[in-house]
Amino acid sequence: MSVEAHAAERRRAPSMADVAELAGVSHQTVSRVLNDHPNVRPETAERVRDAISRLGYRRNSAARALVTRRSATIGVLTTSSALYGPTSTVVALEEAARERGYFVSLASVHTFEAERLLDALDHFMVQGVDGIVVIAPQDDVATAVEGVRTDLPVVMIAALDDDHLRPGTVSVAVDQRLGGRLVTDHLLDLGHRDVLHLAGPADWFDARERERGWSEALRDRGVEPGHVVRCDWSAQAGYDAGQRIADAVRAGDGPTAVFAANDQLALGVLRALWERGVRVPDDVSVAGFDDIAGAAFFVPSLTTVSQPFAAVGRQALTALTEAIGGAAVGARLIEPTLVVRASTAGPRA
Amino acid sequence: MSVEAHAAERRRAPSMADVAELAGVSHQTVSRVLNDHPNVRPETAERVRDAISRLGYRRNSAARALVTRRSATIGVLTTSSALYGPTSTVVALEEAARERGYFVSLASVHTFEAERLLDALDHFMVQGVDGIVVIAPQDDVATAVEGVRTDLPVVMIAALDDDHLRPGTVSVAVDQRLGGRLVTDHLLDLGHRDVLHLAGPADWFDARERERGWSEALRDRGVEPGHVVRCDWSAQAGYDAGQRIADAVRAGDGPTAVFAANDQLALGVLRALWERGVRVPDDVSVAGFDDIAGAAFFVPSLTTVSQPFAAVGRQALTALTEAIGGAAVGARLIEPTLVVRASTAGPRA
DNA sequence: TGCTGCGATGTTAGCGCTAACAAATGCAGA
DNA sequence: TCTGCATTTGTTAGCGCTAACATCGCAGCA
Repeated sequence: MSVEAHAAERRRAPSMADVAELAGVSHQTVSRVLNDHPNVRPETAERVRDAISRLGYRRNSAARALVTRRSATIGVLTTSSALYGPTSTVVALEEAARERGYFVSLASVHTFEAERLLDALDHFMVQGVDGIVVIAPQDDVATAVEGVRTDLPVVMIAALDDDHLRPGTVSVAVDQRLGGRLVTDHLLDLGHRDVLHLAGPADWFDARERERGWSEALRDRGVEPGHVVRCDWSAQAGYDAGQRIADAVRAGDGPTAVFAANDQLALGVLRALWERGVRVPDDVSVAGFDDIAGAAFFVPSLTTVSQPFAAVGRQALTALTEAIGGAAVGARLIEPTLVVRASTAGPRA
Repeated sequence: MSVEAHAAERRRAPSMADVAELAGVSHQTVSRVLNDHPNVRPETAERVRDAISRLGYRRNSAARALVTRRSATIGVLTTSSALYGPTSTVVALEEAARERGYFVSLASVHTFEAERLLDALDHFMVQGVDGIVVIAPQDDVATAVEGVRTDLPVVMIAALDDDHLRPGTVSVAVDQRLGGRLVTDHLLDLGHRDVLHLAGPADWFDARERERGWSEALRDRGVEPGHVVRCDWSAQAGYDAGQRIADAVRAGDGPTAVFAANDQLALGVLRALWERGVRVPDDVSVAGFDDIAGAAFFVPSLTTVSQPFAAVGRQALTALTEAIGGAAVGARLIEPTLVVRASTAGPRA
């Protein structure tokens, strides 16, 4: 054997046949040991396992995928922003997936144009993923995903509202509406009646659900919700709205409490109020949503809603594996919790 | 053909042979078209492409990986926290990878025990990734990764210092030391001489480099750096340190400026100073590092350092593809930029 | 003793693709 | 006309694995 051939031989990862030879069995027996087939004599299995560790053998997953038609990989589609929710969800999904022996393939999209989305999904299909989890916070994502003809099981992480909850769609989400209610009930309990809502973008499920939670909670107490201030998710938008709120409060006709649809908005509001000398929570209460890192150290520390992302990840994976297995699954909602801090208090007498 | 067989036939994804049959060529010609081989008659290629789109054919990547021994997948190993830097890096990597036709497989670890890390790397090896990018902010990660015997190319995203910059290690990072210098020079330019540094954990590369940038900048101006206050990355730690700083400042022997190793720490400091009535930047200047979302809306808005994550992602992918191709590559450093806001000003006369 | 049944193991085929080689075709130049 | 060579296309052989079937040995029983 030439030196090159020998080097090539050494470089080559050991195959099942190599293991079989060393263990003195057939490659099929090695396969059986690896797949926990029942009918293998314990001492044979032992010999095989020994050979495996001696050779440092690793099963070739491409070959396995080729013949089993399953890749043990799930695709996770997310937004390319560093937004708190999606990011935390990705991490949670990865953990849940690995626990169950799945690999996670990631794809992200900047913009939610249908085309980019299709690219990403196509990417997954080419890769041969067994299922897809879409972190789909917006209408057009959900619509585009629903519109893609695919035999693959898809789980959407989205607080789908009735319009989008078509049969066949599997969704997992934090109960954003409940979160909105928790905040609003908290403010109502404190005695507020004029609770302004800074809503997120209207095409985001979470934004709509939080808003709905807010309005339902108010109506349940006989308070007619006012109009909402529509924002994007940025602190800048919160700041802009906060300036107007500050002016109104100082003019004596502002709300006594503000429920911002996320913590960034709340941060902007706090900043604007501070700039104009409106005190929180003395003059106006402010609450947020997400409980991002640092929210406890805002000035004042922020009352907000904490979301159980780990649970979302696990539930999504459960739903997906069930779907892969062919079982029918419906929507799952997971409850968030209210975190009361110093930015909310009773209205001035 | 039975109904079942027919159904099975229909469910079965079209293969290269199906395309070949429809186009009236051999499967090899289809392969050639797909792989852009030069010697295919344009009209033949046209016919093949037509058949491909008619059938909705997608190449089976498991079969391809099996025969080419390349999976077109890279593994990205990261921490499971929602820390700003790692998160942003993952997204940037994914984009850079997709641009180049790579899939990204994600694995995350909670703790940096060598064992967990090996699990994750093993996960990648079993999957047959072509290369690995490790977001390795800590010594033990880097050490553990270096210790793993693998033929796979590995790129570390870490500001490796001399101890870890062994030959063979490919690293890509934001120049954290430069970032530290930028902040410190900025404070020195404003007239500060007593700049306290709240350092990150000592086993984090970024923390050490930021600290070194700080001390070097001071020494370059003939100022002997004082001791640093060692913290973790949390706002809580910044708050704790901030209380002591506030007391010192009020007692008249505090620093005139504080350089916090990240924005969370800075947030905690701002909060503590505010609580104790120490004004920023009037009584003391505060600067952070990261430029996280909302930093511009802290009270006061935070002077900090912004990191070019997209560039990191691209550079890392370039380094990795070069390494996969067998080319030697060294360390690459990318320059961050200073963002001056309202939390820094000249010291009181 | 010979047969049956079953657990343990081996043998064979083929998943869908690419690499290597083989064959056919076309065209220039002698 | 034929040779020689480049271009285009086809054929064959695996990649490493699992599923399906084949085989073997041995206990249990008539």
